[in-house]
Amino acid sequence: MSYKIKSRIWIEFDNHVLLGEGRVHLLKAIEETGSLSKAAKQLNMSYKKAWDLVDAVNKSAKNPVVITNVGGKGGGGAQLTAYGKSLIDVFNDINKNCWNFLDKELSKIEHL
Amino acid sequence: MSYKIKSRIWIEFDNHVLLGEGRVHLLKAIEETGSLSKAAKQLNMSYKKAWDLVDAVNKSAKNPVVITNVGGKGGGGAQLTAYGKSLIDVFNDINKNCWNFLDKELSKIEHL
DNA sequence: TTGCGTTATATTTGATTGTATATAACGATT
DNA sequence: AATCGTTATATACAATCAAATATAACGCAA
Repeated sequence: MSYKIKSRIWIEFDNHVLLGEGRVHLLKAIEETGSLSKAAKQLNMSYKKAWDLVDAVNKSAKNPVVITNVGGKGGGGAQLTAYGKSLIDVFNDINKNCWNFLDKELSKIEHL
Repeated sequence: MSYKIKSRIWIEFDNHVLLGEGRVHLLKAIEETGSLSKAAKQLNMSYKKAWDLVDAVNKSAKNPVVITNVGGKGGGGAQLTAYGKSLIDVFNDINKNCWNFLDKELSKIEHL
């Protein structure tokens, strides 16, 4: 009845954490705002934390995920690569499927 | 190729965390040793932390999971209830199935 | 060359968490 | 009553992590 199963998944590449839920949220906010600092504000996250996360993602990824531009018109900005966009799509897809799978498994507990 | 998907699952009851991987490990060690302090040593965990975890499990569970005896022959001890044993069995089963499921999903990433 | 808003980086402060230590309470056994 | 090994509980210290602050670097535009 009031049993629930919850889960967290993450993707690693070459034994380094590449994507988790928090990083995906940040990437999505970057895609929407076109700016790292605006994305951080939207998620109530310090700029430093956001920058560290993006740095970790780019360093552990096979291909670039976020491209940043410093200076210039508007001061700069950040945007996702095509590789980055497909990564978060696949992540969200798998995550959703995992939830559905676990919901089915839940019946094994409910009558305990 | 060197992509991996990892996961953590946990079970909640009445919106309180009931079981996660760490708690299951502890319960298993209690089952083996018959003692909370010995289980804590086996897992290189402080006794306080182990006690807090067991307390949280019992408080959030529908039925008792661990029964502790203080004083008496041998100073006391701790043991799992039948409910507790079936809980960890179901948890391990679901966790294993989840890993298998995610391994299949992994193919969606490998060619990115 | 000055101003602007952004990314990039270091440092410090504060909060949270984990660990170690100490001690009390317990009850069967002797 | 004294002993024993355990559970139960509180407290103080250490360590780790998060957050805030400050400042530098950048490149386009006016």
